[in-house]
Order: sequence, then C-alpha cells, then structure tokens
Amino acid sequence: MLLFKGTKFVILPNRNASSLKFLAELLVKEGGMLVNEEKEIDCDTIVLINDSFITNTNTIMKNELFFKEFDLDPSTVWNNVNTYKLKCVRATCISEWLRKSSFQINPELVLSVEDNLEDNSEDHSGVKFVTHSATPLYNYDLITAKLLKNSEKAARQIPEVYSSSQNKSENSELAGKSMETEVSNKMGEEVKRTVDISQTTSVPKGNEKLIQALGRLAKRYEMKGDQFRARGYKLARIGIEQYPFKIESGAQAQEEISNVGASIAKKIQTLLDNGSLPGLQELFESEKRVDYFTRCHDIGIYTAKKWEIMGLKSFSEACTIFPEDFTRDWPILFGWSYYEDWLKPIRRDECEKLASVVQQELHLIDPQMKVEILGSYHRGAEKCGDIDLFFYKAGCDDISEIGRIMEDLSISLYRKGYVQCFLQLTRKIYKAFNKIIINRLEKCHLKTTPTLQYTARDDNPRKFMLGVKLPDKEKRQFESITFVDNYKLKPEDMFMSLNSDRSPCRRMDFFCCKYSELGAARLQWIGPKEFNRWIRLKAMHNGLKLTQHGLYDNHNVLLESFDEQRIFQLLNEDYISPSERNHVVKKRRKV
DNA sequence: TGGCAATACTG
DNA sequence: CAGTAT
DNA sequence: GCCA
Repeated sequence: MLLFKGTKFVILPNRNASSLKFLAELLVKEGGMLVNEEKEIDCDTIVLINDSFITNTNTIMKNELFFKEFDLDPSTVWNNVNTYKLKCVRATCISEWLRKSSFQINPELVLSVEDNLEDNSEDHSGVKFVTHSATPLYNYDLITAKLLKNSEKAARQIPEVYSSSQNKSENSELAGKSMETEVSNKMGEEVKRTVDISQTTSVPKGNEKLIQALGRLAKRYEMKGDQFRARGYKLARIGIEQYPFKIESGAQAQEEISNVGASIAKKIQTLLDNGSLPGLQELFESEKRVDYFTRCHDIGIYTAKKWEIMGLKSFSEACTIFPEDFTRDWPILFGWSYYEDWLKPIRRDECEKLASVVQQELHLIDPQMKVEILGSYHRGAEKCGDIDLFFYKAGCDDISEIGRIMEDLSISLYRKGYVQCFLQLTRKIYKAFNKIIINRLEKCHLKTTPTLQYTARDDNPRKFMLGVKLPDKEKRQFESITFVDNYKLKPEDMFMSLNSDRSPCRRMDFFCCKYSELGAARLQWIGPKEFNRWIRLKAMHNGLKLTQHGLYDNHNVLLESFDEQRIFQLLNEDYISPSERNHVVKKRRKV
C-alpha cells in the first residue's frame, strides 16, 4: 500500500532545492501528488515548508526570501493557506514518515500560520541617515527580474504579508526612481511561531555527531595545511547534512552519499560503534595555538605554524620574536586589535544600516553608482561574518574610474568616523591613515621603521578591505547577540584591543566590476566559496572556464558575462537561487 | 594516479 | 614567487 | 580526503 496515496502536497517556497527534489521523488513514489498550479490547492492539501526557512527555534521565516522564491504565485498560494487553514509541516517530515512507514501528522508537528505581526518598528531614533537613502540597496533580484522580463511573464506579485512590512524603496525602484523613500531596517522581518517539534530536526538524529566529527577532521587537516584532504572531509560533511535519513552504517553512507569514500566510511562505522574516534575529542594544544593565530586577519597557516613551532602562544610573544612580521605585514596589527570584534556575527539589520551609510555617501560622490550587499547577507543569512558591498555603474566598463570612486568613498567614510581602518593602501589612503598605523606600531613597542614606505600601485585597486563601525549612539538600537562562539584575546594580548561590546568594529569589503561583467561578478561575490568551486568545476568539466569576469570557452573566448541566468544555461544547470547556494554539493546522491 | 576554482593584492 | 585574502 |  502506498503511504501517501491520494494526498496532495505543495512544497514551499518551491521544490527545487536539491534536498527537496530528493524528498519529492520519494513522495511521488509513495503515491503522493504535488500540485503544479495554484488552483489545484484544496482544503486537504498538505503544505511542506523547506526546512531552510524554519529557524532552529522552529519558526517559519516568512521574510522576503521566502516569498521571493515561490514557484507559484505567492499571494494566491498564501491566501489559500490562510483561508483553508492548511496544515504546514517541515518538508523533512517526509523522511520521518517513510522511515516509520506511517503517515501521521501529529498536532505538534503543525506549524501555525496566522499572522501575528507585532510592530517591531523600534527604528525611530538615530536613523537620520537611513531614512533618506537615495537609491535602494537591496534590489538585486529586482534588477535580475527586470533584465529577464523578456523571458519571464509579468513580474510576480508581492504578497501582502510581505509587502506590508517591506522596504518601500524596493518597490519604487521598479519605477526606476526613488528619492526620499523611507527605508525600513526590518528587511529580514520574521514572523515567529513557537512550536515545539524538537524531535523533528532537519538533520536526522544521530547524524549530527558524524557531521561534527567530519567538521573537526576538516579543521584539523586545514590547520595542518592539507587543503585537499580537508576539502574531502568538508564535502562529505555537506553530503551528510543534505542526506535525509539516519545513517546506520559506514557502508550505507559510502553507498548513498557522494564524497564519502572508503576511509570516511570506516571512520563513520567506528563512530557509530564506539561513539567516538580516537583523538577526535579535542584539538591538541599545538592546534589550539595555531587556531588562535589564524583567526586573526592576515595570519594564515604558514605564519601561524611558524610561530607555533617557535613555541609562541600569543601575539605579544610573536611580536618580540618576529617583529618584522608585524612591521612588514602591518594589517596584522589591526587583525590583532579587532580580533574579538571581527569574530562576532553581524545581524542583518546592522548590515543594512552600515550599507545605507555607505550608500548615502556614495550618492554624494556619484549618484549614478549602484551598491548592493552580496555575500552571506544576500544568501539570506540571519547573521553575517562580514559585509560585502558590491559597486557598479550602469554602462560603465572603466574599472579604474569605479576604483577611484571607491577610494574616495572609503576616505570620506574614514573622515566621518565610520571607517576605522584600511587593510590595504593607496597613496591617498596612506596619507590619511598613516598616523593610525604608526599609533598601532607604537602601542606594541615596535620601532616605526622609516622605511615604512607603501607601494602606491599605479592602478587603483578594485577591492578594498575595511574595518567599519557605527557610532555608539547609533548602534544602541541593535540588540546585542548572544554569542555561541565568543572568541577572546588572551590576557597578555589585551593591551592592543580596540574591541567594543557597545559598537563592535565590522569587516567590510568593497568590490566592483565592469558593467558588462555584472552577472559573472555577482555570481562570485554571492558565493559561498563551496558553491563557486562547485560551479567552476562544472564549467571545467564542460571544457569551459568560469571566473568573476565571465564564462569562457577552451579558446578563452567569452561566452557570457552579463547575464547570470545565461551562465547557468550554458552550463546546463537549472538556475539556483542565492539561498539555495548554501547547500550545493557535487552530486546529490550516488546512483 | 593526478587534480582538486580562479583571481586580487602585498612584500 | 609565496602568502593571505576574496 | 574523493573521484575520474
């Protein structure tokens, strides 16, 4: 008897995520039906929510990404959900039902859907520079939509639940113009529901341990400098994260999960049998020291290992033994000074606030320039490690012009107190910033070498790496996050600290591209790294080469650089939306 | 057994 | 070129 | 480490 015979399901926001495709296949195999059109939805349809839109506190993330990624018309579907009061459960319940061979929707699994939009608009003070944003920041997908409107039908309607709490400037961007529009800082608005379904996590119980173990092994080999072996573990780990069933044996894992080979299968078996792997419990003391160092900006494994081999345990010790490391690679001084701040996660709303400061300043310099937040922010992360700002100008392929604008922009922001430090120099930046470097050198008693001359490169950099922060009074509105990982400087290194709990310094990167390379460049800076490697490998297997400048054939002839979706097409891949790029592996499943 | 993404910036 | 970064 |  088929488990789901006759039952209709709709998967939200869409069924294209790799793990969902797999579950959808199983569902159909067991007699379930997937709705393909809005009108097929009836009062008995079961709503499956992609787990990546359910937070770890078991609440539905009804934010902009959720609705943006709907296959079907979001407002029609959501209206149906509300009027029929359809049952919403996690998509991964499918694997649970299959495993138990029992299709039962226990009441505690049902996520409630009514809107309890509390007014969270705390943002009325100290936001002057936000409320006069001249051009919108978060318009990436709308731009894409515009570029593609030939191939797509009408622009999709934005559902009410979404647009009501939505950044108005986005809508006005559709009209091609937006002045004096109010920018909400509640872009990542979540409507939280507290439903305790703790027994149904997205990762099957028991696999967590394996994931953690592989992560540790990856970390260990990374610190050893064996990047490829580390990569092997990382890919296997991603595979297990995506695998919807409990792993019962090493052989099963090797058979079903890509990037799990003989060696990892054996380790998995050992873990299942013994609950642990020899020597995995904790990093060795030496590894801890390497770890401490490499978390500092501009300290990689090479330097960290060099210091560790010399028995050094802290930056201050390293500073006395290898002073030239610090005077030559002066950005280390800022990595040290902001060590703790730069390891703190950044909330989306703070990303937005900082970005709008930048955007305002940019508008003064050149109103034609556009800026977008890419990186993990764009992939929908609740907390970001840094803020990646991406600059371009319609019709402008002159990269040095944009470079100069970014340079002026960063210096203006430095003068206004937002930029705290630069991590690379141009002649202009050196002039403005030199004294701060000297100050840091003196602070740790390094002689300020007069030979501290800086290579003023002829061409403008197309990339700026900065430390930025909001003034204390403007920062106050952002609730502090409870840090799970709270990385601390050792006491003997604290004297260099410029960290601030009140208003932490943040890492911000500026990137730019030629207008003609917009698609390829966005692809790169949206990332994540693993996705970039995956898709570039894909290109390579097709005899092509993909870079931030475009997709090239084997004769280095440009095939496409402007249209992101066209690049996917040429690679024979379905378009993968930014938030889905977090979980891409080489193969979903072995045959 | 060789290859594992591809590029930018710095000394 | 090597090292660190994205 | 894994894979072709």
